[in-house]
This record gives sequence, C-alpha cells and structure tokens, in this order.
Amino acid sequence: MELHDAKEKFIQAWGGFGSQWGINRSMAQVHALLLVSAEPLSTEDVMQQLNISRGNANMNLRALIDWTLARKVLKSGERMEFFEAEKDVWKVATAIARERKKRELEPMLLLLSDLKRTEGNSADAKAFRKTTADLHDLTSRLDSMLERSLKSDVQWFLKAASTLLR
Amino acid sequence: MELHDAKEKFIQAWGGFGSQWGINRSMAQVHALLLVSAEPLSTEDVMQQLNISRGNANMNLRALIDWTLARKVLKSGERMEFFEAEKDVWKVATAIARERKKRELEPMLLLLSDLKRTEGNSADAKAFRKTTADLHDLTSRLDSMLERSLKSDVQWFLKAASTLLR
DNA sequence: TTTACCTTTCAATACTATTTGAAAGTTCCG
DNA sequence: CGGAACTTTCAAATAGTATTGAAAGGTAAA
Repeated sequence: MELHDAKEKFIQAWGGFGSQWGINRSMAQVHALLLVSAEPLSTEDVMQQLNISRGNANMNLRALIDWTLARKVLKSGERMEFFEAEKDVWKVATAIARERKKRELEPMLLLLSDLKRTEGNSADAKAFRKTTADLHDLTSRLDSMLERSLKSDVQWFLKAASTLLR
Repeated sequence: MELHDAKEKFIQAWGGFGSQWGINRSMAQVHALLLVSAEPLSTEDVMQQLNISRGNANMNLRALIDWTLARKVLKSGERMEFFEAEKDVWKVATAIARERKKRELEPMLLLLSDLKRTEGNSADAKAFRKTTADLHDLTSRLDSMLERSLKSDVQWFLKAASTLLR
C-alpha cells in the first residue's frame, strides 16, 4: 500500500474508533493525523489535510493538549504554533486510560457507594443493595487496578499480566 | 435514600454512562431497570417505567439479549414474554468486555497488521511503520490479555492482578 | 378459520452532537 | 500607538442518532 493512502486509511479508521469510544470523530482524526506526521503541524495544516474548519481544528487541538495526547511546539523564527502528538504508544494508552477513569469510573464509584446504603427491609430493597454493592466492588477493583498501573507503568503491567494469564 | 428514588437515580446514571460508552441511552436504561428489578418485567412494564415507546423497548430488549445481558423468561400460564437481567456482575463485565473486544479491538488489530507493512524508504514511511507497529503490539497485548481473562474468569483475573500490583 | 393478543418493523419525527465561519480577542513588531 | 498575524469563541447551521407509533407479522386458543 502506498504511504499516502495508508495514512488516509489510518486517519479514517482512528476517527471511527474514536466515535465508538465516546471521543469525537474530529478529535480522533486530528490525533491520528499528528500521530502519523513526522513533523509538527500548524492549525492551517490540520485544516487542509482533514478538510475541517479553523474553529474545529483549534478546538480539537486544544482538547488533545488537555488529554496530554499532543503538545505545542514553537519553531524559532516562526510566530505560528505547531503541534505534535505523543508518539510513545504506552504513554498514549496511559493518557487515555487516565482520562476515561476520571470521566467514567470515578463518578460511578461515588454514585454506587451512595446507593448501596439505600434503606429498607423489603426483598426488593435487599436485592437492590446487593446489586449496587456488587457493582461497587467490581468498579472499585477496576479502579484501583488502573490507578496502580497508571502510577507505575502500563507497559510493565501488561507484560506481567500476560505472563500471569499464560 | 428511599428505594424508589435510588432506583431512579441508578437508572438515570447508568443511562448517562451508557452514552459516554457508545451504548445507547435507552439500552443502558432498560438494562439498569432490569438490574434493579427483583422480578422479570414485561415489555409493557419497561415501557411504563421508563416512559418509552413500544418499539424502543422492544428493540433494546433484543439488543440486551444479543449482548447476553438479559434473558427471556416465560411464566407458565402467561402468554406474554418477560425479561430479566444477568445479575452476576462478573458475568456482566465479561459480556461487555467480550462485545467491545469484538467491535473495537479486533477490527483495529486487522487494520494495524495491514498498515504496518506499508512500503517505502522515506523517513516518513519509516516513522509511519514504527507508529503502526507499536500500536499493533500494544493492541495485540491487550487483546490476548482480554481473551485469556474472558476464557478463564474475570473475577479471578482482577483479584490476581490487584495482588500483582500491590 | 377466525379472533385476540403480542411482537417486530420502519418511515417519519424529534433530539443531540458536531461543525462552521465570521467576529472578537490576543500578541508581537515596527 | 497601529496594525498584521494568529488564536479563540460562540451562535447558527448541519449532520448524525435515537425514538415514536401505527401498521404488519406471528401465534395460540377457540
């Protein structure tokens, strides 16, 4: 396959996966574009290569920076800002996991630890407590597992876990 | 908190998490409703309790069955079909993980193993191969980890992993 | 076979999320 | 300062998804 087509294919696919993941399509595409560009790109470059508006490009570049998936790069002598993606895939995975943990797992934990204390002696109430408590337990295990692996090193963790399961 | 309010809160929250997860809101709400109902519910029950249309209820009940998150239950003497959720949270987690692996990880693996063979000797092409090969490696580790833990037992895996990381 | 009761489908509609682009804001330089 | 070069904002437009509900499809009992 030719490089240009391969990049295009990657960008489209990454965008698609992004939406399934609850990440907006453009943000994922901008990320993909930066990932496969050898050099940092300007807002203008992003607009042209993805055919998106200035506002959209700007907004998603900022979002990527928030997620720590991209960085501003200043070129000396240039006034314009350039952007490059984090290329270390382990760091990318860590950043995504951290963001999702924050947005999804943590609010869920808060809610469940609240709900599992719902009062009442009916069979119904007991069943409800059981379900929410079980969910809380599962979520909290997942959370602490993620927490630890984010603090240490995802790469190490995944390798160790693969061994564990062999 | 009172049971009825607690259920309501849970259903709303589960629906919200669902959307973030790329699962449609109603499907998540129907799932939540079944999860916190002590008895199996009919389509009619679901429609009433969630204020949704017959078509919507039917569609999402079917989807939950596809995901193996719910089952049809027949009551003797009743013509109507009833539905109940899988209440074992470990099984729920396994089912969700399996479905997401199928929809997200597997197509990604296919694509990446293709792209990392892109030809060309330019610095650009080399960088592209590196990025896609790294991603392929990461994805494939994740995939096989999931695969193994799905085949064995998520519960066991999560406990073991927690220990490993302590 | 007919009827009554349920389930499923799907085109129309409503709702949500994303994208645009022009205007406002900022920064730097002469 | 004044203004060119960029960046950021945000209300309006568009695009994408989910929901409705009426009609069609099934099935079991009479």
